[in-house]
Amino acid sequence: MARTTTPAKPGRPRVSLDAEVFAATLRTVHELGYTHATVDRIAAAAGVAKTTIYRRWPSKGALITACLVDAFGPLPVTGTDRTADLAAAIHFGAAKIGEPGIAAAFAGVFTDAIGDPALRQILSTQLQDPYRIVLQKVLGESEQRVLFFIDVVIGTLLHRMGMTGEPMADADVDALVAMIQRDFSPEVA
Amino acid sequence: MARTTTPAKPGRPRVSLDAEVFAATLRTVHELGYTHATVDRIAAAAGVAKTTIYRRWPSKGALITACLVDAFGPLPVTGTDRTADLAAAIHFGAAKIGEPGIAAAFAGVFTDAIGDPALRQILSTQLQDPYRIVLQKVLGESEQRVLFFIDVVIGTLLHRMGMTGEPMADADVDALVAMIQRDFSPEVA
DNA sequence: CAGTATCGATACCGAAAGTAGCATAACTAG
DNA sequence: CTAGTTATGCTACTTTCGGTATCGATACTG
Repeated sequence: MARTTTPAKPGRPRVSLDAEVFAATLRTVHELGYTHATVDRIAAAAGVAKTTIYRRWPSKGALITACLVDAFGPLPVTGTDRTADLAAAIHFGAAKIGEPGIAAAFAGVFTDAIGDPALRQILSTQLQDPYRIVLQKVLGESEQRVLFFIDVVIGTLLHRMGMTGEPMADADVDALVAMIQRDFSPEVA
Repeated sequence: MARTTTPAKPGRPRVSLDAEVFAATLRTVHELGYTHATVDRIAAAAGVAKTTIYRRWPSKGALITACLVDAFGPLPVTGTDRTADLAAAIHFGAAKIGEPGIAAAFAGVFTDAIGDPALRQILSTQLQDPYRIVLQKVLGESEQRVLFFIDVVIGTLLHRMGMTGEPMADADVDALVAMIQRDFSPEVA
């Protein structure tokens, strides 16, 4: 009965350090970029030992991915208004990618994933799939169509961030919403 | 008169190694990914010394960018048929990003650029600007609008490649073309 | 108190970006 | 043919970073 709350295992308990470590990760990546945000620096910023980081996450890429999953959080959709949910999902993505460190972390783990199938698997299942599933349900679209939607929204926002170093301006986000609204509306023909 | 062909300077001439080095770069990046494609390996694959690489390009990122500029080449547009040119530009991007090594190289230099303003400058001016200028002329659109177009096309294609490790399927490229054709057509209202 | 598992700290390994130095090859000018 | 100049190949080196091993200290259970 109490199994879920108190397994009562021996040894020193492993307290949650996710909040400190994730905050330190985003702060460090934001200041130094993905390449120069070393695990040493992240650990120091979080006030923990580097070895503690590696006891909890198997690699730098896995740490960053977990950090992204935590930072994005649940999609704010209602399920009642398809048009509003479509816009909400895009604005949600734009806001998150505009937060300090998120885009740099995303692009970095992305690059590592191209040469590392295991990391790509983590990225795809842990970060993309939850949103894909929710969006398929809320938008009533096929898996292929939702994956296309995610490619367009996230890809566009990341490309802008990478090329300019700044988040996409509101006017362009609105243009993105308008374009996708047209494309994902039921055909009138 | 002959200044352009024969400056007749003393010393050992610097023959062009671009072809060999660029080919070796794409081959190596394709096989090992951006991170594991070391300059040592690229130099070995090209049959030159690593120091020769660094005498011609200031950093790994600059080498990759130059390689991308060379690989993409000129945009195949006619300037006479706006709709056809729009589709041609997208298919051109999709084909290039699908070529072995291109996507990995692109994503890698992208990541480095986020934490390196100098590299971002190189990427923006040497790779993006030429296409932006041609597209502004051919499509008759504003700079802002063309930059948005590039963000959507390249961002979408790169995101798909990064998430799946495979180029975007033709059906999805066609969907991308259709969506953008609608968005960039003159309003009927 | 005994047993167990975590933490911090230090040291360490291997790989990779980038640099320095030098002998040598290739070319020009006399 | 010789002297001067520049590029190349090669080796060695420095620095940085991802990741691992080890060990004493700490925090919990029974």
